[in-house]
Amino acid sequence: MTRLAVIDFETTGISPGQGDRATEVAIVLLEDGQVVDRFQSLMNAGVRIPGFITQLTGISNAMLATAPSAAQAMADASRFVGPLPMVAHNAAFDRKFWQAELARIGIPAPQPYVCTLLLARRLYPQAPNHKLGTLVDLHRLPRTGQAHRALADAEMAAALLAHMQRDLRQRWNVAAPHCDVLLKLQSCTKAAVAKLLATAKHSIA
DNA sequence: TGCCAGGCCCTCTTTAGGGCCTT
Repeated sequence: MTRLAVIDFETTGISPGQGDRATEVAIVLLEDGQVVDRFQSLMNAGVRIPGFITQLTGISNAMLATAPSAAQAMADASRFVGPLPMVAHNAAFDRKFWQAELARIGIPAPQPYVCTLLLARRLYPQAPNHKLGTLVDLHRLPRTGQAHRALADAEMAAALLAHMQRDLRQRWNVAAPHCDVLLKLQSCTKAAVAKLLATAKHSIA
């Protein structure tokens, strides 16, 4: 079994170090390329949402007024993920909110993070850009729900990851593109990955 | 007072700067 937890946060901004907080979290469990479970929750961290964020995400202060507390939502999310490796598009962003929100309630966040942005830059250098929506459209993957809502974006990231795993098997003959292989690919330089995929189709492990 | 992310990656590079990507 190779289970991964694909996560996406909606937040009040881009930096938890500057006081930004999560407003919604969604997690999709992916097993061998198939979605097997989902978790989604708005969360009330007791902060106001800037107007431009409401315009971007559709999440309003009124919606959060009746939402679970951030502490409750993050505790539930942590239980849902357990020790599974995690995946996100631009993982540095979601990882810092995952760690910051869990640190507030004293829960460790040791999970490794696979980054679909780093992988896409290595596997699809010809893409016009590497935004999540662009990559989903480029590979004709389904858009489910409203963009910039956590569950829709997590589902798209999961679909993108499953597509990349299929491509690694079919185009580059990587027999088992699981977590360890993905982490190795994203930690190599782009040039090293291109050489690896071109010359050593069976040796990535 | 004014400003405030940060890691990755490319290039007119490496004694640096700027675009990308996430909200």
